[in-house]
Order: sequence, then structure tokens, then C-alpha cells
Amino acid sequence: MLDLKLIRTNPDQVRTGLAKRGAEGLVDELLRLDRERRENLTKVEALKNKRNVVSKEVGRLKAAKVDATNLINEMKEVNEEIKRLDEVVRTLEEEINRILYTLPNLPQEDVPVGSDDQTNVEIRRWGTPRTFGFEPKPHWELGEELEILDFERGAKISGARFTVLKGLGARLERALVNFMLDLHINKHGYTEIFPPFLVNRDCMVGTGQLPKFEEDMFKVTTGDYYLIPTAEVPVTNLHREEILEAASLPKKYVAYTACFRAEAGSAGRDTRGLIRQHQFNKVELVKLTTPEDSYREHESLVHDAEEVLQLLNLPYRVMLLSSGDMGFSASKCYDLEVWLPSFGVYREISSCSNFEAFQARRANLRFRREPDAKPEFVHTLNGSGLAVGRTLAAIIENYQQADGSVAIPEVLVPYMGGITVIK
RNA sequence: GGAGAGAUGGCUGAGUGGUUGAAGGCGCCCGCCUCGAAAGCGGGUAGGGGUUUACGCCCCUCGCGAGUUCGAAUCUCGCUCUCUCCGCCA
Repeated sequence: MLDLKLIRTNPDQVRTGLAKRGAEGLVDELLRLDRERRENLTKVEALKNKRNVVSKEVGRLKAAKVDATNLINEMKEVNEEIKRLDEVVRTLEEEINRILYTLPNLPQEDVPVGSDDQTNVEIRRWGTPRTFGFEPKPHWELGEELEILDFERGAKISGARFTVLKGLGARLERALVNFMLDLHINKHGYTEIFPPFLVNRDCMVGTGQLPKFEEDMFKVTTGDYYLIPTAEVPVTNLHREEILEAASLPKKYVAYTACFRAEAGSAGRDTRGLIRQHQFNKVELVKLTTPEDSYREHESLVHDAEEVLQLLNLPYRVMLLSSGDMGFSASKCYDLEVWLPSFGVYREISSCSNFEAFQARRANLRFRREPDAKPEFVHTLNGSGLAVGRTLAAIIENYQQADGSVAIPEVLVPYMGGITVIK
């Protein structure tokens, strides 16, 4: 969430930033509520001070065996007024928070302004899409023919947007997870986390999924738990309500998890294949940094994710998302898009964002520069490294051969027990 | 699921209605002492909010939320979490 103090002291900056995202209009309302809250707060605190002072006096009088009935009666009236004003303040705070929790983050200065993906900017491109001497098939056709993807049975046992991986397909999925984890752990210096897949509501609010995007989340009916839509949620919230030492930053975590998304509003989109599933696997990178380091750490996080595609020899491009295409919590976001031959387009396979203090403020996630310094909010970042299901689809399509078999990328062969082709 | 015990500051640990936001100890920071260090001595060490040019002042917080009271860490009720034993379970 945004800093209420920034809104109070610099409303124009906030108005401008929100306008870039098409989310203006509530700043004046916030300023009014904030002013009203502080006025009432000052009043009620003065009364509470009076109550504290008089109560101590009552204690002294009673100890001295002096009658204090008048003071006690007076305080009963003061208490009524305190109760009333407390309620007023509480209501105002609720309204303020209700608005704050639904306002998106402000874009960084260098984020292109635009309303959708048409204004995204291509930053760089890696690799050349292969030319096929035959008509390349989509991954779902290849997968079914090779009996490594079973969409029918996925639909039978669960429903639409669920897929069963079988045999070497399941093996390849597992190989990808292990390959990505090993790369980020051993070469890039991330610490592996294996978190719960169900989290409480506070975590979902902390990273920004709630309260605004409830309909996109799966919620269990027993207990107050949500299925994680990404490992970003449990991993970013690992240190919520904590004050970290500056020396322990940046914290770099990598986590493999399943991800669960309701995909409300996506009806009819990407209905075939592995691209848009209710459940998919992802290896996620998360960083907690000081504010001054977060921009550099963002760039290096993108490179860490890119290296997965490079080692798999999959052509991709890096897009800088425009203000209107970024996620709710992000201040700046790069997407990695992998080449999918059957679509003839680049498709998102990773999203790498810097959230600055937006999530940290929600999750009360702070650090201290020096032992006796004031706590400050950290900056949080994350990115897919990568979405495993989409990577699997990209490999099947890019590595297909004329006879319908699929070659295994060289770096994965050790993870496949020496197998070099699925046929 | 049943029975019991517990939750206090960075840690440990007192505190059963009245200057207790909290004794003592440990840790940490500053100073004295020392050639230097240790020991010793003195002082300082929570977070949030409001107000103020500032110094400062005020409010809230002893797991969380209600309640009793002029006054609650302390009494009452509800909840959460942790631990022990039993049951069940992968």
C-alpha cells in the first residue's frame, strides 16, 4: 500500500502516479478522512490523558482515606465521550485502510505510460526462432501423441484447465524443477525454501492479492486458508512483522511450489494446452533488499531468470511493461517471453517485479541500518525463474522433430537419467 | 478429537487492581579505568501513532479481541498459537 504520509505531504505526486495506472480520484477523499481522523484523535487523546492523570489522583486520595466520589463520577462522563470518539476514529481508520488497500503501487519514473500491453517496450531479444523443415505442431498435439500429456483425464479427474503428466512428461517436469533450483541455488546464490501451499489471509493481504482480487484465488472451505497463486506469497511473507538487520540483506530465496489460480475472467482464453492452468508448477525467486539496492537487484534478478532460458536454448525477449499492464503491487516489471512456434508468437514465461516498499508496508516487513537506528521498510522483489508448465510447453514445441519426437535440451539430460529424446 | 500447562521488552525472568511501559539478570551501545583487553564503575538501550521549527509533550501496545473498574500485565469471557500426555493419521 501507499504511504499515507506521502499522500498527505505530496498529494500531487500520488495523483500523477495513480493517473498513469488509471486509478485516480480517491486522493482527495483520503486527505479529508485523514484530516478528520487526526482531529478526532487529538481530542480523544487529550481526554485519555485527563483520565490517566485523574485516576492516579484517585489512587492517592484513596490511599489517604479521602473521599473521591466527585472525581470518579466526573470520569464516568469523560469515559462516555472517550468511547464515542474512539469509535469515530476507528471508523475513519477503517475507511482509510479500505481505500489504501485497494490503491495500486505508483510506477517508477522510467516505466512507459500506457493503458495496456500495446505500450510495452521490448528491451532485448535473445536467440533466433528455429526454422522448421515441416509444419511445427502445438505442444498439446505432440504431448498427446507421445502420451506424456493427458488433457482428457485431467478434465475427468478434476476439470477444465487441469492436466495429467505421464511417464517422461512427468519426468521432464521434475527435471526442469530440479535444474532451475540447482541453477539458482548453486550459481546465483539463492537459499532454497519449501513453503506451505496454503497460507492465511494476512499473507494474501501482505503481498497484495487481497482484498482486491479475491475472485482470482482458491480458498478452502475448512479453515481460513487460501491456496497460494504463487510462491511469492509465502516466501515474501516469511519475514512479515520482523525487523531484519541490514547486514542480512539482500535476502535471496528460491522456492519451488505448485500454484493455484481461479482464472476468473479468463474464460475461453488459452483453453488448449498447458498455458493457462488452475494448477501449475513454478520456481520463484524472491529478494528482500534495502531501498537503495533494489533497482540493481531487480536487474540482476531478471538476468538470473533469463539464464534459465539461455541454458535451455529457448529464444526469448525481455519486455518492460507499461504502467497499465503491470500487476497491482508492482512499481516496475519486466516480462520474459518465450518463443512458441505453434503460436508464432512470444508468450510470457516469467514476470520480474520490484515492489519497492508497497508489500513491505502491508506486511510490516522492516530492517534496521544500525543497531539503534529507526526501522525502515525493505524493498521486495520477485520473479518467476521460471513457470515450469510453460517451459515444458516451450521445450516440447521448440525441440520437436519431424517424426513427432522431442529432443531433450542438453542441460536436462543428466536430470533425465541420460535420456536424450522422448519418442 | 480428549486432558492439562503456558504466552511479559533482543534474550532470560519478576510481577494477582493504583506513578509498572514494566524489577533483576544477560546481551548491545557510550563513557571512566587500562599500554591494550578483561573485570569493575557510571549512563543508555521496544514498537506504532498524534503534536511541535525544535527540545519535548501526549496516546496506544505485557499473544489477539471483547468486558468489569475512576484505574487492568494483574479480574471475567471468547479466540489464536506453543508445549506435554492420550487417541487418530502420512
